[in-house]
Amino acid sequence: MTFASTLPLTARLAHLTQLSAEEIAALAELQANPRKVPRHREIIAEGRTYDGLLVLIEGAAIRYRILPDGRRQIINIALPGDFIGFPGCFFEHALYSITSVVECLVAPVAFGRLLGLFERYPRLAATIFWSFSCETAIYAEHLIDVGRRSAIERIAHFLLELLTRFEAIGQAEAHSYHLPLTQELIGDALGLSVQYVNQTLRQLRGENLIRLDGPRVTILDYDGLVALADFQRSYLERFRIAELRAQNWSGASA
Amino acid sequence: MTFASTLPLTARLAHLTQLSAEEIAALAELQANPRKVPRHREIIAEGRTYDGLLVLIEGAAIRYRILPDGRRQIINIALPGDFIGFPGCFFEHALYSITSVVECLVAPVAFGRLLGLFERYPRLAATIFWSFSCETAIYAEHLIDVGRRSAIERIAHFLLELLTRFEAIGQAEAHSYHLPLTQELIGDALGLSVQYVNQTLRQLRGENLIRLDGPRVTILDYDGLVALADFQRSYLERFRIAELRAQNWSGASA
DNA sequence: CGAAAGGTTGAGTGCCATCAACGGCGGTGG
DNA sequence: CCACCGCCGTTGATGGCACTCAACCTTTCG
Repeated sequence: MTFASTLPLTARLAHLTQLSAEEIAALAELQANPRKVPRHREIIAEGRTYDGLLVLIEGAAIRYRILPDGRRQIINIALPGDFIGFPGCFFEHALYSITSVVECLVAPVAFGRLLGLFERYPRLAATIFWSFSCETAIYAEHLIDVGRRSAIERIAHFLLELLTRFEAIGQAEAHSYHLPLTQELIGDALGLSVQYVNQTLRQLRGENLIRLDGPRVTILDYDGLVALADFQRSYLERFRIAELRAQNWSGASA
Repeated sequence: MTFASTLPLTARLAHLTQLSAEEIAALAELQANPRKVPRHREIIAEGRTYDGLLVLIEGAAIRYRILPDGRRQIINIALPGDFIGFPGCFFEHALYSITSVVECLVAPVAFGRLLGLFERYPRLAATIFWSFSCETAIYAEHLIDVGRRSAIERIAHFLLELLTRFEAIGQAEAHSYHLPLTQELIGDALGLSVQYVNQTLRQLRGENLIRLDGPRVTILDYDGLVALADFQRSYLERFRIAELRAQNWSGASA
């Protein structure tokens, strides 16, 4: 299939800490049996019993909830290298749906195999644990977006978050990346209407902060956007700290 | 100190699954050395290295972020029986503050002891794992609140969530509980202004859905409030499912 | 070639924030 | 013991940010 080193999960974890060749191979083997999911398809079928989770290898997926009157809130957006279905994978069927936004490649990972991996490679376990911590920070920022930021701040922050996440998996170049989301999806993620998303994107474009070429987003004025959004670069700084602590954690667990 | 059976963490986990006397004792011993925290005090001091987390035994605490211009968003509210500082306890110092709302009782738990507990009582590990899953659902609902619900729906949902959480630790009677939050805190949690929180609470009162006697909240029309807020009772239904699965999970990890 | 999906634009409106007060109450120090 | 003060709740007037409604255009795809 794909080469071990280009797997997004591997790239993301390698961002957190140095990985040995053996660990990289183990991660690749974990994702050895991917399957395709067409776009706009429920990835986690409801009612099924879940004996594991999924790793998203290619594409994008959303977890969301639709209210009785049709309003939709997107809880989070899964990008390549993200786990899908953790930690609420057991009983969320009825509550939240997980759907592919575009055609996806996903690899099922049984709990048993994951735990086996953790036993053999405790440092990997620690690193994955930290990657969940980073994800929690993304949730928190998302909440601040929707709760206390204006529309333009929200969108600015959102675009910067995506840039950072694409950088972490090596899918961004020069402050530019391919955005797999429609404006309607952006609106449903940020609690805004489609029309206002459009107007606000135009405003960001008009102030020469960003450029949009179809689905391609380019951050023209990174510092300006960071200031506007009050964006904390610590997404990245965190990575360094994680590296320092990795041995402590695995030491404690041994 | 307090009796093992009245510890809120124990009560909450006992809600999830049947606990043996031995497990209850182990949980009590884990929280054996609590310390007091005065109100309005940072619970997790910044810059310290974190070798563990805390269990909140009494009181209430908030995790929040203040934006440069003073706007505040509360990320979550910790009630008795909740863990504080998970999972982002390592590097969040600069980003989010955790502060006591009232005088609190907290018990520090070193990672080493926690992992030791998990080794001896794998069923406890599974249960605590599930309790984190429930917490994730609370975050998701919180996001839906601020993203897509109107002010009155938000507050209705918020009051129902708190009722459910207080019930889970045995600190609610007959749809009534002691709310340790000011209206300003409610506003900062839900992304609303103090004045509008006040007005909306008045509206809920006017429609005979709730009653407020000082800090005491009473849900007068539970079904009406549930319908208004589109509240999913599955917070509780989840607990049952968790029970069914507990043995599978611990089986897989053994 | 028609239809559906996505993007764009403008007019009107309403929810909720902001500004500005006032009242009650507990604490606290003179 | 009382006056003062700060915290919290309450209430009303005004205004703006973002939603709703209603189009139209472009591109894609069957």
